[in-house]
Amino acid sequence: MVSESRKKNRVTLLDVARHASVSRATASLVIRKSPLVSTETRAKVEAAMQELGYVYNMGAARLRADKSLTIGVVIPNLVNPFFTELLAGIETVIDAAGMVVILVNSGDLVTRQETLLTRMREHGVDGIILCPAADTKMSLVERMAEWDLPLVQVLRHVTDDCDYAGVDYGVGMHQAVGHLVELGHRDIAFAVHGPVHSAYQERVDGFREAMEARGLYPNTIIRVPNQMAAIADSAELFSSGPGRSSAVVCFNDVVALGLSAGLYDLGITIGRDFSLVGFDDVADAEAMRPRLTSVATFPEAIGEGAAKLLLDRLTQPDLPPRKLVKAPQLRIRQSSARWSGTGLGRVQNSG
Amino acid sequence: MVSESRKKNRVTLLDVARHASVSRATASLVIRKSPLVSTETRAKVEAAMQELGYVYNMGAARLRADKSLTIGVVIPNLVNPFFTELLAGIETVIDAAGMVVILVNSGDLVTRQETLLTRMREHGVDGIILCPAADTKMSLVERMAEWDLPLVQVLRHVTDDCDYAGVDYGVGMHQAVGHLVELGHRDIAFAVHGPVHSAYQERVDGFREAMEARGLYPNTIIRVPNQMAAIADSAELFSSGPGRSSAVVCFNDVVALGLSAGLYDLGITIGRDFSLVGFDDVADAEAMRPRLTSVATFPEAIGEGAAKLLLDRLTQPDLPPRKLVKAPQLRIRQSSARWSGTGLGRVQNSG
DNA sequence: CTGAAAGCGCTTACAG
DNA sequence: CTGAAAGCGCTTACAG
Repeated sequence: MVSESRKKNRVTLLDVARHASVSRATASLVIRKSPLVSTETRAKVEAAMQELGYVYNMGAARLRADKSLTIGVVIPNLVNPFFTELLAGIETVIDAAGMVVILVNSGDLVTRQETLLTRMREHGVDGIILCPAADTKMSLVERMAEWDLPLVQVLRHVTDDCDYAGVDYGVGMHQAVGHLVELGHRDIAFAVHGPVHSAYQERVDGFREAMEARGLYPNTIIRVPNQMAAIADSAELFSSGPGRSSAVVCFNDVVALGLSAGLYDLGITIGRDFSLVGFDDVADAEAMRPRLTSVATFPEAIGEGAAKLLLDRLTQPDLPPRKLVKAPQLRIRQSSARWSGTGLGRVQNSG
Repeated sequence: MVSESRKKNRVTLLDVARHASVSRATASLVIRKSPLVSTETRAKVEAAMQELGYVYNMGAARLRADKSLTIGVVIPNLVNPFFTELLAGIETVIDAAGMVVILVNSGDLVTRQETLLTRMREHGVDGIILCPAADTKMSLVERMAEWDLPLVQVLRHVTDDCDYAGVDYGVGMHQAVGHLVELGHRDIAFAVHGPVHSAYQERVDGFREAMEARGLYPNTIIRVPNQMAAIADSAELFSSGPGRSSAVVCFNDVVALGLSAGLYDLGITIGRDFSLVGFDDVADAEAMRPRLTSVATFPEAIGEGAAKLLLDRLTQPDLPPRKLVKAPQLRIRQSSARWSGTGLGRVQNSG
């Protein structure tokens, strides 16, 4: 058995202490870099650790000290590049703090989320960064508070009584709509998809408000499928019919990519016949042709912010709940163009 | 202090045992679902756990039993969608086994990788899935063996004396080159980028062999930058000059996306004037226009395979080293077309 | 099937 | 600055 052999030749702090002719307590102080130890003693102990091949046993330390240098990250979806960048930001900050992240994927399912949160608790994480699955109840967060488990919500929120790092979607929608209106568009649609949660609601509300503020009809909100290929197939919803639009704001860049492909298949030239504005500004926005105009939401920075909120709360549990709501920034590229005033000249492309 | 309050009202197994009027050992058996406990006793204990709000302390169990139900995953890069899909596969299998993954990002730096591996060891992970950073020495893996830390290499390998889950890049290159040759291409370039490691080498060797096997010149291997925008700018390397190619095989889909954009900017129509074959077949391949012909490498399946190898090794440490080398599959779409025999008709697009 | 005891490897007061 | 002792919450033999 691996565990047996590993246990057999495990060298403990006591071994190190004996080898250095000091007490175990002293050796422990050396490890934790306490200033109470003389340079000489420290050197002796460190030499002993080296010679014996000592490995710090964080599990034992955790049991005694009740901290694990471990934080849990619960994300609803791993394959969306947006979440990946978020994760990268979290990982950077947590890692720099000498801690480690346990990552789990809720699949946007509250029941799975429940299981996973319990699991993290049993694993003794010091805190949790949660992007709540759709339909997460406020009570979930309250329960975590009862558990004394520090929590920060990221990207989505279900309560104000808990730290939150996210995006000001309303501002982003104003930027997107404002840009298109300046270009002369008036019939602007909003292409949405995915589960409904606070970020979804805020984008929809933001779009409506932005349209109303400009005296435009705010209800051309159209749901598209979730899979890339299916989104492409739904492009016709925007380019035909009576209330045809000349521009569409997309829920995120995944939708924008899909619609871009679909409009191409319909023979519609984006950035000339039709305007498209994405949301999030993931790496692909710059790589598309025509390049995608998109509202940058800086997921990596948000991840960093969330991690910092959590680190702060770990040291100062009694801080009032804080919000870090980042203002997005419009990146104007090629997919949005001045309203041509003409109809959509359509030529069927090889779909 | 959070930890104090958490400690204060922590209910332990002993509390549960008392409340259920059994011994601590019996309560422990119930938790671990031992069949040695009568249904009646089990129900009594479970009721007690429920009433008291007992939370299993995995840290304590780990200390005693020397297993942590935790595995470490070391990845060189989080933002490449390829690695994200790999991670998703790993997470699925590990999660289904009731375990949890600790994720770290080496940034493809051996020194950081070293630090992180030590950290995971201190955290007491049961095993590690490692995609070795470029320039990782074989000795690293040997050292892990001395640590008695079960390891599986994924995607890249530095030794045969250790489990490995990856891709048969050679076969993939034969598929890509073969496909282009069938379409009549003879001047085929290979666009590479990124750090050099086993997977890099295997792709390069695979390309060379595939070309040589068909009597073609195998050395048009061109390095492009790593950033998407810079890749696009380098497209001219392939489309001009004396040894001009009519088709290019890409190191991965990131390169393919970049070149696709760059060729567009040069006014070259892919799938007509020029053929492009990607590698990996990430989600974007299907979303591009023209759709990208690509060699699918199934990163999610590889992640699952790697996790299963590790799980097996945990239970059977004495198994000989195993290899899981998955055959890729060519997905023919629109970016590859019959050789036109004409030059590249070029019209400058709005770059 | 159950109970009493020892121990996993560390940290934490508490004396000195 | 150092040492001896207790304890974190569990699991593991070992008797019964």
